Amino acid sequence: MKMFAERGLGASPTSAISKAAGVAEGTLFTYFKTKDDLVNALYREIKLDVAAAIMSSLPRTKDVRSRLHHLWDGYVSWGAANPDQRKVLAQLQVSDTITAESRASGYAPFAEIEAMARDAVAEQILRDYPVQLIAATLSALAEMIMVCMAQDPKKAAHYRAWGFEILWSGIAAK
Amino acid sequence: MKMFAERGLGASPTSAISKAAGVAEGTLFTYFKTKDDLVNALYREIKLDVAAAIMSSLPRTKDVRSRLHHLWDGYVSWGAANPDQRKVLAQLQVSDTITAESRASGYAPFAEIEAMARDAVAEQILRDYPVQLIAATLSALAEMIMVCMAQDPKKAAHYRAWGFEILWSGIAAK
DNA sequence: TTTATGATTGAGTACGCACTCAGCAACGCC
DNA sequence: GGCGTTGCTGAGTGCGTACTCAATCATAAA
Repeated sequence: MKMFAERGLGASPTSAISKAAGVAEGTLFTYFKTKDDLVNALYREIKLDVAAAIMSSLPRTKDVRSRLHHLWDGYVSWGAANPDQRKVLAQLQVSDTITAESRASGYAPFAEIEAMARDAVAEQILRDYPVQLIAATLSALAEMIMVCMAQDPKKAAHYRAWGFEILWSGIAAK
Repeated sequence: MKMFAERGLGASPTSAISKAAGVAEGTLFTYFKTKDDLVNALYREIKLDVAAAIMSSLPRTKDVRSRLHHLWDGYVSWGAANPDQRKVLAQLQVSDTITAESRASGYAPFAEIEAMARDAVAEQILRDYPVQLIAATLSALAEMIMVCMAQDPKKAAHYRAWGFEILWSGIAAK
């Protein structure tokens, strides 16, 4: 992960990865059949990490705004606290080495969010948009804010708050 | 560009590019010193194309919302009309083969937007956020909407309108 | 027609990569 | 101490890549 974060996915040969991991190149291939396999495993692990950071302490009984705020802060703070993982995840999201299965299994822990959004739309708390649009807005804005925070860490807390304002006023009803 | 759009940047050897272009591989290297050089040239060309599509007919005398709406529609419609260029641009934005100079020169035509945003903030038409945040919100939402449109072309017009609603209510003052 | 100039060609070259596999070390069991 | 099992090793292999360059061709001036 460190390798991918600082040198990029395409510029990380297996020789460098194994050296950084302190094992021989062959060892790497006893645990992962191919390099793509390793990349997919890393993707799933990071996704699970995000899910754990966000979904575990979700205040399921509070109102929509509070829950969304919790999601937002959880996700964005995770990104600020784990810059390497964030960078790598951003690369992997757009990479075509990630299989459809990996994407599906990486998405699974977040299905609950979609259900939440559906309910909120039905209750006219969120605007009547397709839930995918709402979800996509959330993640697009979150990723944007995370790079802002990484570029100017002093204002990190401001960016986090501003980002949520933009999100909420962008998708809340009325 | 077609090559990069359909096979990806990393999976497009110069042999395939030159063949698709109908010239010998050597010819390619008489016009571009390296492959990176070609990629950077393509990046600048696409950026200029976007700028031409958006900035040329900007209604500079109308109010902020109208101008922003024009920018939004111009950018997003360009993406829908030029899916290959859009895909390639999305890849190049995150690629590390693009030099700092290329990025700077690609950004130049859009400097006017930043000035517009600054004025609008001063007039309290847009919220008091850093202009970079406003600009980043615009492009993050636009790119998000463009992939929505590409996935479900029938609803393209809806997505374009929804996207602007989200943007405007997200950054407009009050 | 001859000749000079410059563009085009594509087989060739050097290199970096993912992946392999014959050997080696460590460990427990008799 | 012998012996089987298991995990680790890293030089080696084959392939795909970016890039080169001597030869060829197209054009137009003399």
